[in-house]
Amino acid sequence: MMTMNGKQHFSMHPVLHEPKYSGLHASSEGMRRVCLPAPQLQGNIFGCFDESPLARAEALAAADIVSHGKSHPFKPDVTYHTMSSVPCTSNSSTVPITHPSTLTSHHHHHHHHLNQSLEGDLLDHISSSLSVSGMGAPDSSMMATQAHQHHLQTMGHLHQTMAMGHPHSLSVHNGMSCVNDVESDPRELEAFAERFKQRRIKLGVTQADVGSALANLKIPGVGSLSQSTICRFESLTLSHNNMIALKPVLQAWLEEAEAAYREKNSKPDLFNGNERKRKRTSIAAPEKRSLEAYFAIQPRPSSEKIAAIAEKLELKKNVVRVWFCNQRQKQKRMKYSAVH
DNA sequence: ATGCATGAGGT
DNA sequence: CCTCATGCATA
Repeated sequence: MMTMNGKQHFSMHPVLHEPKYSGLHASSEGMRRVCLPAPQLQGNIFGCFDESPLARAEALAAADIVSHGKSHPFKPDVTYHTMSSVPCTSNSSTVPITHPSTLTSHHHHHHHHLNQSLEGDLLDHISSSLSVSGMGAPDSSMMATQAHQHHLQTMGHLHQTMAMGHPHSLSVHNGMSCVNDVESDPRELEAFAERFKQRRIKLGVTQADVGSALANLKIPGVGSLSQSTICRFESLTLSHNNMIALKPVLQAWLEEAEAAYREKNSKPDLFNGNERKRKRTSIAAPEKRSLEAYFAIQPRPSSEKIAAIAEKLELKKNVVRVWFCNQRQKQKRMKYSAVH
């Protein structure tokens, strides 16, 4: 029996892929479910009298970085930062992105945040080259390879051209017959989210309601969304791209809702039999602190390290891997990190 | 409101 | 294996 039970909503990825789900994709995941029935002791990896796990990790880390004197491993934020390029002179032929695949050229955020050389493992002992930038010049470019994400697979239509500080500028709009929405700078986005929430409440609609109601809008490629997503939108805890992609949709809903106003949607619940419940793993505080400490040092541990960390913390490797993924994602999410 | 998870699409 | 968008289960 398939391990995945949840009926995947009826897709709604506004994407370019049609709903061609065969019904099941062999997800050989298999392992997930609970764990740690009783997180009590178990050998301290370091066998010492307890030191806070955080301290342990730091100690380990320290062992590796001391030589650089670089300093504190804590710097958990990589401000997202949109825009930065694009000199005021908005040139005409911009906005070429017509297809969903290659846009998002705004990822120029330079994160000069630190030495990745100190990655020296806390578990093995690889030689960490110390190429540190010495003083801390905030702009020693370094390698920073792989920092190119581009694509936004799922949301096709969200060109986001930063509108800089003022909306009054430019708007040259050279002959593009296409409609290019997007004039959302973090500022306006924030405002919209706020307004949205208030008006939603005024309408007496819950986040979950909004989510399912979206499907009724019949906007091509847009299906329902969960309460979680609506919540995250309102609290700006989504990625910038995601926020921009969702804004038009939610805005459309809001307008409809206020116009039609008192309309009970018609699908409180879907038809579904009974399916297994997914169990959420819960990582205990001590372990979580350790993970955070590791993360501060090396946000992208190799598979081997993940395995080692997992073993030490007595967690499943996959749990640890996912934890890191989620951590990275959080780091990038919008919220007041970008420039305003 | 959030933590952990899944899956599609890319490398 | 990663990133991203999302969601179920929970605190």
